[in-house]
Amino acid sequence: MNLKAERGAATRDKVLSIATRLFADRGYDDTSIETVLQESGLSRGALYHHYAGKEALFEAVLEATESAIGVKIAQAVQGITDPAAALRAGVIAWIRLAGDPVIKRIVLIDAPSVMGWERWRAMEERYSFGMLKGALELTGAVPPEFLDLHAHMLLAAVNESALLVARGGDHATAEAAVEEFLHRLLHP
Amino acid sequence: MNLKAERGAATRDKVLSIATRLFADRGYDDTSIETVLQESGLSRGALYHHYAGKEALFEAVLEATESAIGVKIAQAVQGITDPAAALRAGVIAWIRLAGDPVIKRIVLIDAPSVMGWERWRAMEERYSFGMLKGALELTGAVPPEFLDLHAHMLLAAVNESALLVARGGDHATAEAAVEEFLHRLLHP
DNA sequence: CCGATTACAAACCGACTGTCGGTCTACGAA
DNA sequence: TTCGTAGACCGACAGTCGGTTTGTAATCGG
Repeated sequence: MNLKAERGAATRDKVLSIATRLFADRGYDDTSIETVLQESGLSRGALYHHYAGKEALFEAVLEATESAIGVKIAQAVQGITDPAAALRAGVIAWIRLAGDPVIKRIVLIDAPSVMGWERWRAMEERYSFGMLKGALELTGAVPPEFLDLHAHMLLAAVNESALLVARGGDHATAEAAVEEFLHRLLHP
Repeated sequence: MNLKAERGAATRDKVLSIATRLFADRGYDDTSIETVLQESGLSRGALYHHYAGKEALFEAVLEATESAIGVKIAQAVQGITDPAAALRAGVIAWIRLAGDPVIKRIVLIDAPSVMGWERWRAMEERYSFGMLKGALELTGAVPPEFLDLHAHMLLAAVNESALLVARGGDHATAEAAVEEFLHRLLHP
């Protein structure tokens, strides 16, 4: 089990990167499997052998994207010991990442409606949300009974400002606004 | 021009209410025009005479829903003179409304991906977001340069907690968490 | 060396969206 | 009253898309 497995993995990677680009450019609905087939030179049978369907393909794309995001944010907070500072650094890093159209369209706009909100949330829990909640807990600024909810609300707020920046808003102002927002939440 | 216009308006209303139910129950993707046709007893030609297509139909449903929300929130804050209290009342009212599956699915989950985030935002501006921003401004608690961004972030945060409640979270805890969140933002 | 498994191919199916020519009827002007 | 027009509505049809099924060649494990 080597040559075959490698070939399969290579095919999956290829399809994944093409699908990522298409989903980001046109959105889920306006991306047809047909187009993925044409651009990859693959046959229907091959694609459906590797991915159960269009939704499964999207989910794989999302998973890969979220994973990449997690790595980059971990890098951004690496070495910062003060919890509040780490939280701030992570949030700013996330905003900058979310400026990427790929992340904007796939993770923030299409994912909830394609995967269903429940499953999207479950995935977020394993990535950005999980990190943010942990960081927020370390600051000790939020009462335990509100930790989960406030973490959700904070992430949603940060995501929103990331979307605004991606839409063409001013980077610097947005980051200042987010820092102010965060400061108010942490220092009541 | 009376009988004809009335008949047309009645047909549009009928289609609209059926489409609203279907979109809320199954989501945009899994709702077929065919089903709307069957349930309304209308022909394809008739439907496409009134609505340019599936997206246009969804947009009409969304517009009607947002409008209804606006009315209810206005009722909830009616008579409250203190800006901070009015803001709090409006936010709590919105959370309770968003518990409605129709609003949850159509307004919060499907709308951004179906209409595109830009056009969805433009519509929100005319309804819930516009109201919240106005209320937030009246409190005077937010620096003018951050008003727009903080209003967005706050709305996103509130929407998120509404979604959590709709998913089955605890109503009372969520509302308490939101009040605490709001309090921290307004009293730095 | 051989059966089993895997990667891939291609024809095909059912469902769906949107179009198009046409019918009917209310309406207003001649 | 008559008649042309415009709006409401109809239904067949084309094109596309997601997914299935059947078939083939190559590789793997024993």
